[in-house]
Amino acid sequence: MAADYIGSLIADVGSRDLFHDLPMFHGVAPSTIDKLHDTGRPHLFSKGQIIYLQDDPGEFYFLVLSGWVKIFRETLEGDEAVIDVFNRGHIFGENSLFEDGVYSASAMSVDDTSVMMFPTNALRAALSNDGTVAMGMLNAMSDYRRGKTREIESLTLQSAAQRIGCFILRLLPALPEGESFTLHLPYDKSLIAARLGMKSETFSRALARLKKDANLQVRGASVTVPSLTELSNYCCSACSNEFPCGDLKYG
Amino acid sequence: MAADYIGSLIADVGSRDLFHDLPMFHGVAPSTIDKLHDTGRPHLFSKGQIIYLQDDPGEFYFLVLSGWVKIFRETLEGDEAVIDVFNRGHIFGENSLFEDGVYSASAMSVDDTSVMMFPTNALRAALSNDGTVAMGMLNAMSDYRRGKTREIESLTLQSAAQRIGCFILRLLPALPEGESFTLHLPYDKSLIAARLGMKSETFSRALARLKKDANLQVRGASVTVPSLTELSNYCCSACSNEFPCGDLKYG
DNA sequence: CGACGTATTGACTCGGCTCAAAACCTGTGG
DNA sequence: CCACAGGTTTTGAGCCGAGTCAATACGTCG
Repeated sequence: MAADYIGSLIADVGSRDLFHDLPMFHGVAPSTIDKLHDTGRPHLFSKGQIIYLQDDPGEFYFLVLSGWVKIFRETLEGDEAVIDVFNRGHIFGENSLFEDGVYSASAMSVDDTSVMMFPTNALRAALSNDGTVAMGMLNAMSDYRRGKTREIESLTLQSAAQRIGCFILRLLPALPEGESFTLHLPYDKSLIAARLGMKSETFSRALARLKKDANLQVRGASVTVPSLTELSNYCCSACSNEFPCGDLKYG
Repeated sequence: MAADYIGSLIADVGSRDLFHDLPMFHGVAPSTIDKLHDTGRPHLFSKGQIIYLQDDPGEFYFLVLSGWVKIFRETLEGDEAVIDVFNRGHIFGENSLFEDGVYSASAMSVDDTSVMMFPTNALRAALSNDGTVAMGMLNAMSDYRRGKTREIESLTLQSAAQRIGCFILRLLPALPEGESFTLHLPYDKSLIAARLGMKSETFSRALARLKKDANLQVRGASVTVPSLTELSNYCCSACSNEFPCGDLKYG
């Protein structure tokens, strides 16, 4: 199909490098990584397409090259919980390997998105042949696990405004003290809201509160943080991580 | 010390069997497991003792033989988030292996508790020598990860009463339809409340609501579920797992 | 310019938290 | 056996944060 053709032209730009840089391949021989990369093929998803559904057999895992993908779960009543939001350089779907071979959540592109898709089987084989792959995956999964633990904590302990503050803090680069910084929110506010476990109305109001209480400046999707200290004071008092908590980024 | 002596007498009852049955050792050669088990020694913690603190170097991991241990994180303001509560047959602390060698949360005995403690180093060595160990840990961590994902979902999507209902459902054995069942809450209500991310007052009121809305009978710590269907209808509508969701127990 | 999707605002409700007091256990010592 | 002390759980009253529903504003793309 046309999308696939275009995909093959533009999608795999830098794919190999991204693949090599994946945390889960840290410590794995480049030749092994290359072989795995060769099992992949590019694919395009247009905005709003379902990539896979919860409980589908996990035949592929995906590397995002451009665009955004949300990982979510849906209840009988139609509410959804957004588990992750991934962009360029992140993989998803690989954990179906361990979950009885099915995806434990659904994936949808929230923007026109190009990915590389890899058969899970090849990864499964590499996993049993090469101990470094297993170690890499263990480390990666452990990081992920720690991130989720932190999220549970913030859901129970932090207010909506504080969660947004943390989200913003993690988007910031390392900064010299006293420096102000302007950033662009990475995706729709309504999606950020869902990612942080709140409604968009609440997000909107909580952001307004951050303006007052932590001196944030907001215009549209661009946010200026005049004082990093002030923001982290506001957020991190209700968190068990001392400030530069950004070792694991929110997706 | 006396505690250690008593520990050596009574604590390691069945320890070897429990150790062999750990999910993370599924698929590992019995001889390997035995060798790892031999690195351990018993230890007693009295109620309320700190076993380790967040950010301590992760020198040991622990197998619970009796009693209860809570894993938690604390904020600057003194609030705490309870991450896990473990009893006989569960291990904890092993993931410090992957988290820069430090514990990512604190552990405290919430009852007089006997454990076996094992040096992390031995496990680290086994991990790099034996691929099946790595695979076992991957599977175990993946299960854990899935459980945490579900918890995030319930924190955002379910009411307090529904979360309690799910907690109870997971304590139930597989039951023939229409059977009623009485169980004993495994630990203090206030701890269950914390584990589920709510205050004990809220827990108390939410349990009262479950009595009305799902026909639960509660007397002290014993809970009778007359109709499993009724309870799961009440809880699972706000959850993306269809009912027998208990494949991963709440700790 | 108009139209559509996204974001904000307003008014209201409700669930869960806070603080404080009462009730309930459980174990201890008289 | 009773009284009492300590902890845990429950109940009550009031508050506040977040959700709901509906209306309005904003942005951007045709």
